[in-house]
Amino acid sequence: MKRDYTYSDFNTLCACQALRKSARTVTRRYNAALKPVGLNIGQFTTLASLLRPDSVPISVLAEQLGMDRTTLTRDLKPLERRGLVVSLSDAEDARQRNITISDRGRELMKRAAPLWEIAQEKTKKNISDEQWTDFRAELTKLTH
Amino acid sequence: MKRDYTYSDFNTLCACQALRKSARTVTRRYNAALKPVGLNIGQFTTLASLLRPDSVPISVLAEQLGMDRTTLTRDLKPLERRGLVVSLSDAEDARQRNITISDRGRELMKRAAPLWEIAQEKTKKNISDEQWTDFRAELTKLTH
DNA sequence: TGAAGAAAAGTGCATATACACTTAGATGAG
DNA sequence: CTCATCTAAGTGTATATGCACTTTTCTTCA
Repeated sequence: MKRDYTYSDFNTLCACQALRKSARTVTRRYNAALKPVGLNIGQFTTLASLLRPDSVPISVLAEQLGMDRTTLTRDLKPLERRGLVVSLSDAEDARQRNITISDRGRELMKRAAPLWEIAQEKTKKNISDEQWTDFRAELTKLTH
Repeated sequence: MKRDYTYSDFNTLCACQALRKSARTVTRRYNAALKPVGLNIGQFTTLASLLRPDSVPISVLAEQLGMDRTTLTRDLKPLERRGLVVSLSDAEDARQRNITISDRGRELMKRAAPLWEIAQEKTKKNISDEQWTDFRAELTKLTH
């Protein structure tokens, strides 16, 4: 490599690029941590959001996860294939598909949780609870 | 919809999920803004980082953009196809591929910049410069 | 100088992301 | 009751993401 390519940084300027870059970096860390259970952080998050008493329609889940409904539909495929979630048509409205985490999914989450915790601690170790709260507030402002 | 599905929020707890969710939301906004020029924010960012005097090897560019090299290799494909960037083997090291933005790419960026600015302003409108600086600092801490 | 090792980049594979459009089912106005 | 409309979800298409592995080229050292 012949010279130093450091270039005046659009990374710092563009809010979107800053967020995306950080998200990618942090995602790699969580994915690596979760590797032993064969989950990535997206799948872990989806399963985590299903740890609730009732089943949830796809649209509602997508809304809560802040992703496009059609993305979630496809993200559910690998989880269904592995029997970690179950989807059933709603008895009263045949258009609606309700998603539930399976027993197998719950079991896997028990093994996954401590792995997640390691990545989470590594991520938040340089930041105080107060800073984290502030950070979350700014994040909300940026997305609204 | 039969009840209120608000569920105690892993979204708030998991740093990775918080980042990813925000990144997705903000990405959709920038993508919508850039639609008239047929770029998405990832492509816009790549082109922006090429607005420099010299060409750049793929690895260096990937490092600067904070993405996997193999991801960048593939992200360059649509840009090359449209003639917005050019890649040439390095004269001194045949392994190396140097990327340059084309004149056409520069032209397109001139049209894209004001569109980017709209999304950027919308994103940062609720946040002060000082808050943004703080936010950037926290972001760095989270990724390190 | 020739072979071992390093380094740059590409490929195979699996998954993620979302817009535009389609399909199937529910619902409400006349 | 029926048809127009709405709504929940799936599909087509294109791009993004990155790990594991491969290929090509360069470098180093014995």
